[in-house]
Amino acid sequence: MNKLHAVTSSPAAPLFLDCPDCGFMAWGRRARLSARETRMFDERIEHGRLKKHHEFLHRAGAPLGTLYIITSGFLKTSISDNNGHEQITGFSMPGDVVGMEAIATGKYQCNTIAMEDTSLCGIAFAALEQLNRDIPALQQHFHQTLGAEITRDHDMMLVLGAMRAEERVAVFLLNLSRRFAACGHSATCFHMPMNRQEIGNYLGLTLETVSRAFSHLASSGLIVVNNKEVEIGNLADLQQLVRQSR
Amino acid sequence: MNKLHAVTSSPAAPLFLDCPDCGFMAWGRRARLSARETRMFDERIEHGRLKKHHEFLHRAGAPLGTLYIITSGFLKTSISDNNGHEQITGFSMPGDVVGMEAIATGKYQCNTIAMEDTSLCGIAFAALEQLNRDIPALQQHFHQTLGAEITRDHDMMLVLGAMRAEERVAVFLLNLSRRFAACGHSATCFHMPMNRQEIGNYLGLTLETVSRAFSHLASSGLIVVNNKEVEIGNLADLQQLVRQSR
DNA sequence: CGAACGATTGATTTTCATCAAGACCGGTGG
DNA sequence: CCACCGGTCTTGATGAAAATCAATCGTTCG
Repeated sequence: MNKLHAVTSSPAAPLFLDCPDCGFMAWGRRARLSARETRMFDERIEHGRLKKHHEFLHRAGAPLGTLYIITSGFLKTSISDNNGHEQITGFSMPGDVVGMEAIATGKYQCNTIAMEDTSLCGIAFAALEQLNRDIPALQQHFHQTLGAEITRDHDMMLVLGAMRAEERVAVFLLNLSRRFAACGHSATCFHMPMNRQEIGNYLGLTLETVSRAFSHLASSGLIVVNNKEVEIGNLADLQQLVRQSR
Repeated sequence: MNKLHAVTSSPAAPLFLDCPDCGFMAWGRRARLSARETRMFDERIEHGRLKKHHEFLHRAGAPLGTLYIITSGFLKTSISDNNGHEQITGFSMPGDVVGMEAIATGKYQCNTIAMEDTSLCGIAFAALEQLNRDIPALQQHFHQTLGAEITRDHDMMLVLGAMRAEERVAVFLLNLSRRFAACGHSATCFHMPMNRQEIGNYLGLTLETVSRAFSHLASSGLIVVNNKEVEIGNLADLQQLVRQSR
């Protein structure tokens, strides 16, 4: 781990800590395990996987071996239909678990690519299943994580099925904002690692429409945009825009 | 169970069988459990829940108690945004497990309503979690079922984000076709329990656009439609239409 | 039968995609 | 240093797809 992390780690270091900001350790913490269970879980974590910008974490069709959680960096995940059209199904950022869609068949359905240099921690899926059997609290937490993915996808169906362009972009920004805040960054001022093309693909829009939506939100005074840097003037106003439109 | 089932049940009746077409028993079969495990699982199934047309199976916000599987009938599941707009996230038919999106928070995120008289079997989620710990094969099967839901939602994101109206309707028909076939009905000739409004809502279209898409597919000779009755002339042709358009 | 609802079809408007041109930005090399 | 180049972003003009508005036709059900 020769990478500087923006988030500072606790000075009281737990056992087995060779990864100062380990995402899976933090994930395990949230499961409220006992000290012994925590040790069992932490022992199985593989730390320090690194993916450089543009590298694949996995490709569709590859067998599921390890679930990953992001420590730092950004990933995009996409599926492709039979003729090669790609649809981005999600962007992943620090704290997100990656690869759950492979559980159904044991093979990844998606391509997952690093959008910048990204560090990850992993846990073998078979080991996690074993731990889930031995540690009910972990099992529940894992089910919650799976369920959260389903909830997120349903929310996205609402965005794609019922919202117009500007609302979609607003929801996208609010979503990024919430997640940046959750991992210790500013909720109102951040850097988007994806380009307009990728945002448009994700939201079911063209890149031009995304650009226009940004411009219009900016001219309405709701945001300030400069390429990939965004500042949200007022979160409530942006939420209001999504709300009132229907 | 005072309802006639279209699917005929096996004459060799297993133990505990007070539900001739029990969906959960069939689901458990697919997990390839031992005889003893099968018994443990089947014992926990609650048979014979009935919901009449238009009745709620559950509402958003209610606590998750029981996961259900459909024996006969049809359900629709929808979420609503903060101003009351409803988005249908799925239609459920015999063999489908219902309620998985509640696992994340312990509360249902969705409203689920019977689209016709529907019979279900249930299993308490807490009991299923316990069984998953004791029976690895069941745990795997459950994870697969959860993962399949995620895969399905991602596929739907591709439909909503990248396809035009007629393609969406074609995908919808092909999807119904496959699932009807999977539960023993005709793949090419079936009754759709949902109306145009509901199809449109699900596909991110207006009811008029759905109606026009049906009419156009019919005039192209690909299908025959009469209200809710559909006949697909040739599955491959319909698939071709989806494929070539991009 | 008539009212109510769903489906279809047509006319018009809106939204977004497409096509096209120019601006901006960072990097490279003369 | 500055000109040039490739890529991304923005902005404008135009066209296509779907939404909206509206009328009609069938069915079903009191």
